[in-house]
Amino acid sequence: MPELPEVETIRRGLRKLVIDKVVVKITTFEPKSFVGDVKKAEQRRVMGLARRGKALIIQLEGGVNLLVHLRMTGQLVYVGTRRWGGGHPTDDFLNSLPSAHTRVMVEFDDAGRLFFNDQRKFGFIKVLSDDEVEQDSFIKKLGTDALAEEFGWRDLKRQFLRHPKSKVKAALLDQTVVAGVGNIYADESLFFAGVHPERLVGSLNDKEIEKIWRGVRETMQKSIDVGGSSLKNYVKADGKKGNYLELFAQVFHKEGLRCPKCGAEIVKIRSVGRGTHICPNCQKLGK
DNA sequence: CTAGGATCCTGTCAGC
DNA sequence: TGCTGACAGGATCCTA
Repeated sequence: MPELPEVETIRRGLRKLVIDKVVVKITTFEPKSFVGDVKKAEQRRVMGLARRGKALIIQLEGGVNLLVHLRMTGQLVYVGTRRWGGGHPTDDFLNSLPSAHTRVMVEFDDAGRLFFNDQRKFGFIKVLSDDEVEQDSFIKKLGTDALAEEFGWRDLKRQFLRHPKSKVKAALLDQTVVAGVGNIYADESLFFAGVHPERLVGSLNDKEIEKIWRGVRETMQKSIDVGGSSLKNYVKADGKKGNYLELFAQVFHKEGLRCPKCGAEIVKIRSVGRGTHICPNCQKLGK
């Protein structure tokens, strides 16, 4: 689930809670979810929080990092003087922790605790030196960050040129093309641009590429502005469960509802092996 | 080199 | 109620 905006929301939220705190102990509940020696990270102060695409990097003193990837179902929940969480929205935002899904627990010197919960065990935390982060096979291959200042529509065009026979949705999901786009923002960006996800990249004109690029930027920024998928959006003021997609999504999980642009019915199709949401009137294949 | 499909794992939901 | 199969907001590995 968590894509760039969710990870960025976590980075901003967590920053206020753990910077300058010392990691005193790391407990792992699932070996698959933690790579490296916990002792390398213990007794080190948190210096900063960075992000590369969908990866979060907790920077510790002495050039040591905790590289966190939430993949499909990962979430981070901080429990201390206050409670805060972000990532895949589940009741573990609210439950007593550790829970059955807690894979790693990080304890700080002020008694705050950070829980990495992950139902499907696809996510992980790795202890890496600064050099090792740069050499990491995933990090090394990442394209320009979708939110980076220097990422312009011509950069997207240049990357697209490498994949002329790909479907445009597949190209957007490719982290080496642009870092941070997942299934939600791919669908939202293509709806924004009025481009069908199965159009071949080579068939797109400059105007369409520019609109897709704008769609990526605007939908992600809007999601960050409203706080993405976080504990704050999980429970509404009246105590009922909230759905953060309501806050910015136009088509994602909106099948059966009306297209906000033309009023046609939004449909869900299967494309590139993923559930894909389009307005069949605004996004035509033959166009 | 690229493109497409299977795969890791568990929880949930629709349909019978 | 209980079972079964499909599928899930990601990335990698394998094949062609």
